[in-house]
Amino acid sequence: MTTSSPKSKRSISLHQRILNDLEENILSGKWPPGHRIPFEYELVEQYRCSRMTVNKVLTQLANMKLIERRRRAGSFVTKPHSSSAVLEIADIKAEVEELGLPYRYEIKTWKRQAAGLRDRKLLDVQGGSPTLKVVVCHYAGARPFCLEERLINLVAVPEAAEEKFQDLPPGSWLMRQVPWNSAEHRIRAVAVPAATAEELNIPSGSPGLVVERRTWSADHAVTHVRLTYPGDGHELVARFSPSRTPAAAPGSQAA
Amino acid sequence: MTTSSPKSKRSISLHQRILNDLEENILSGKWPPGHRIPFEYELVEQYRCSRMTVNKVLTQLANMKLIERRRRAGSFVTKPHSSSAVLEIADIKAEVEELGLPYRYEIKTWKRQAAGLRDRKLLDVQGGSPTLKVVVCHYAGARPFCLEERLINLVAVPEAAEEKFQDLPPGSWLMRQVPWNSAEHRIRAVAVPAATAEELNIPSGSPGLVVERRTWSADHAVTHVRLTYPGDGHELVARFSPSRTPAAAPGSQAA
DNA sequence: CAGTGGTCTAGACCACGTA
DNA sequence: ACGTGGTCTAGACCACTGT
Repeated sequence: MTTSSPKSKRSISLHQRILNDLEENILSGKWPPGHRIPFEYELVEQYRCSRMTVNKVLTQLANMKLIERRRRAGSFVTKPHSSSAVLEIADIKAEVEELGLPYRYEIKTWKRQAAGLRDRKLLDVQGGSPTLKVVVCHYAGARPFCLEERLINLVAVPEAAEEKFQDLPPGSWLMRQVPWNSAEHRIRAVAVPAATAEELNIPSGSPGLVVERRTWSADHAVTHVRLTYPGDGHELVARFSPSRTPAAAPGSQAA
Repeated sequence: MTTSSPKSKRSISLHQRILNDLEENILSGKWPPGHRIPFEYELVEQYRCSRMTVNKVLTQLANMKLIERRRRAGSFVTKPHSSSAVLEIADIKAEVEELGLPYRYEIKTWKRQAAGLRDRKLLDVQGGSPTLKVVVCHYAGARPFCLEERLINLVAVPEAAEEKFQDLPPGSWLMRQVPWNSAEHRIRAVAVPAATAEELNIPSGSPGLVVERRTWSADHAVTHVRLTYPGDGHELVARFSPSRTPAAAPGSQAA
């Protein structure tokens, strides 16, 4: 066996090793943006493997947008990525329970109505379309945690017409019911209006964090929801790390 | 020629075709969460290709977390993903100019100082470490758009010690200088404190959107920044769409 | 223990873009 | 026009796991 142990580094695939090596060179800055990384055939020599193997790795790096591949020219480290971050949209119940507080919600309003002018903009439906409007207050212990004002498109989700959301809040219920595939979030700070402030039991006009979310399934709008969190009490957290795309790594215990 | 055109569907690779097919089955709900998708060998038959080809596709789908693969059992459609969204962290200048307003910034404070107690928490550095504190006000036309309070770790970025940020605001300058690879954002609503309110030319105590960002390169903190946007005037937008992971598509002209 | 996925090979042809 | 990446093949062995 001339090959002392080219492939079995034990428990880590050749894939992963090459990927890690290249990733490190890029992220450490050793290979700055614009740098041409070795050609496939060079890596094949270096790692003593077949071209398919390095190709797979380079393809994956290109998918991660860490490199850019150009025929005849080679593969190049891309410029620092357009900043973006992954924002985790937690389930409200989970969010509350993570604080160690008991979770509870209360349906404040439940009303079927034809889509009005305002609804049309929110839901992107024809006027007069049947909708369901629900207002829910979520509590963390005794204190209001978040007020949810939701509009559901009954054309897209006819099953919701009779649903009273007694066992599951509308958000969770919808998530089970409809495999939504697209969403848009808008986040801003507002002075909480009087009506909302009363539900949340905070002074009118105090700052609130508003998250508005529109959700589509296939190509029709499913629901629009406005979540109002009282002032400083709530934080959204988003993380960004181009390095770790832990997706592929099965055995990695994610440093 | 029984096979009318096995590989060249013209301009679209077999990869892509299989990927698209499977993706559609999953996202349309035809294959609901938990459904077992065809075995590799079945797809090999169906598409008349080698196993490597379908394996590549399935591996990619697994990386996208659309399916979960289990030996001996098969591959299964995953449950609707823990909701998350991609938050675009725009460059402030770009953000302002997108509003059609002229952009301008002003350095309000520029101060080198040893890291104090508070700084240690923000930057994750030793006490007494040299830091640079900068306060910048960004304007959209005549109106203040955003107040930036930034702390830079001069150990990580010694070049910043003499930088006066006359040509480039600190954020943009740092992005060019340091290939940061990890960041954490915290977003919340606050009642803007008096000092900040004065700079922003808004009433003290009015609502503001605060984005705090900590940035790391390799394993040391680079900078901490707190961006305060006056009340209702600003929105963060985040989008989520599991379907399109345009990464792989070579011909895509990247919207 | 049988069958699935995980990985890898050593070739091959083609398309494209840069030199 | 040449050399790079893009794609694909027809095998192979192994590890894991569910029946």
